[in-house]
Amino acid sequence: MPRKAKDASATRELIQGTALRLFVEKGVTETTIRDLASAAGIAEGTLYRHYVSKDELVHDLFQTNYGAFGRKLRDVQQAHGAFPDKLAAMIETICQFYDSDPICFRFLLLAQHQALPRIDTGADNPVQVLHNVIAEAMERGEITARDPDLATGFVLGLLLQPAVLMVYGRLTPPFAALAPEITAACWRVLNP
Amino acid sequence: MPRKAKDASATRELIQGTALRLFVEKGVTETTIRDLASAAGIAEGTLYRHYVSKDELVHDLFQTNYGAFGRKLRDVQQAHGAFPDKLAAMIETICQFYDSDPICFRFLLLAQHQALPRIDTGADNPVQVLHNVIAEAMERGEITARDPDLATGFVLGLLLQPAVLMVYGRLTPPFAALAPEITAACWRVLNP
DNA sequence: CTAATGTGAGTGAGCGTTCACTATAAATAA
DNA sequence: TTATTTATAGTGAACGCTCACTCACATTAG
Repeated sequence: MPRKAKDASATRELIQGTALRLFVEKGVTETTIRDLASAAGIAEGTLYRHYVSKDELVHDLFQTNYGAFGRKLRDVQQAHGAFPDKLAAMIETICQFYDSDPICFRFLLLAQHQALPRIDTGADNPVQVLHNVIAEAMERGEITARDPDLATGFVLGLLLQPAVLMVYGRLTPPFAALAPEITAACWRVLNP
Repeated sequence: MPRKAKDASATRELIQGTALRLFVEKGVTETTIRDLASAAGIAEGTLYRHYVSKDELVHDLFQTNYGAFGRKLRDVQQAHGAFPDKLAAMIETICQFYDSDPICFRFLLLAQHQALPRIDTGADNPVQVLHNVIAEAMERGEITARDPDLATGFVLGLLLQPAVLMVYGRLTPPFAALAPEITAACWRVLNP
């Protein structure tokens, strides 16, 4: 069984990193295979040794990173017992994710709309994780009972809209500096 | 001065309505001129009697509706004195806009990201109107003083994220039914 | 008649993708 | 060790197709 020649996984990572950057900079549709290949310093055909199509590249990039983030969020949530701790830890994690890898964060933010129909709504979906934590807290009476979807929307909005403002330079990094204020805002909204 | 032959303005409105619908259904880039012409029941060339390019059509559609909505929001805001009244009226207006013309609302929601670099940041920008009202309320001491951009982000998130959930069918229309709850949430976040 | 409006086959640029070929490194043979 | 085979990875010109856009002509209103 032969192993590998000319480090294929390194090339794959190069493609992934370059694609993520260009997709965020110019948009997915607006980024051509030629753009991508020349920015990565590879031939167009090389890309097709690693992905069957541009579509598959986009989908893989989304699925992989969205899933990994969802799993991280699930772990963080499970490491805490009471809802206020869960919420604070999740918000902290999300803010730190933005700071540590803003390109990946922005890609997930913009790709979720076009990719949403193809997303499996499994347990690795970050939005689902947040939804479950909120719904559970309602059942326990830790927060005001209301439509869990609306409550999730509130928390999501309180988090994502400031993130968008940060992307457009209206707020100054690091995003984690806002975590306490965002957490406080969520807490006020969720309680009577 | 000749007036018009074969009602040009009617054709223009037909193009605008059809474009708005298709852009929301399939996305701007994914909607071709052929799609648009055939859906509107006109020839491709006809479109170019009214718009110099697809890009100009998109930009005109955005600018016109974004500006009109901004002006409406400004008027609503000016019709009230105290901040709580202004806020409630603006939220009510936004929710009713969604209910009365969801396609237009959704177009502005999705087009704002790709169109943002070209938007003039004048007084007709709805986000700017909201920002000004919040900043003014802070100066008057009607709400907690903090970064006005962050506060605007909070209110925007509390409004827009539920709108997105409604688009994806996670919340049930009418959106205006949620206005009181959204207003209450904003009020909790903005106050100490 | 004249000018505005509508038409749709035609155009060329640019797109994602392919494929015959080369380059490299591991596996095997000598 | 050295030579040979084999499989994987990389290449870029070429391909078929779709796109936004054009233009010579037809239709209609004033």
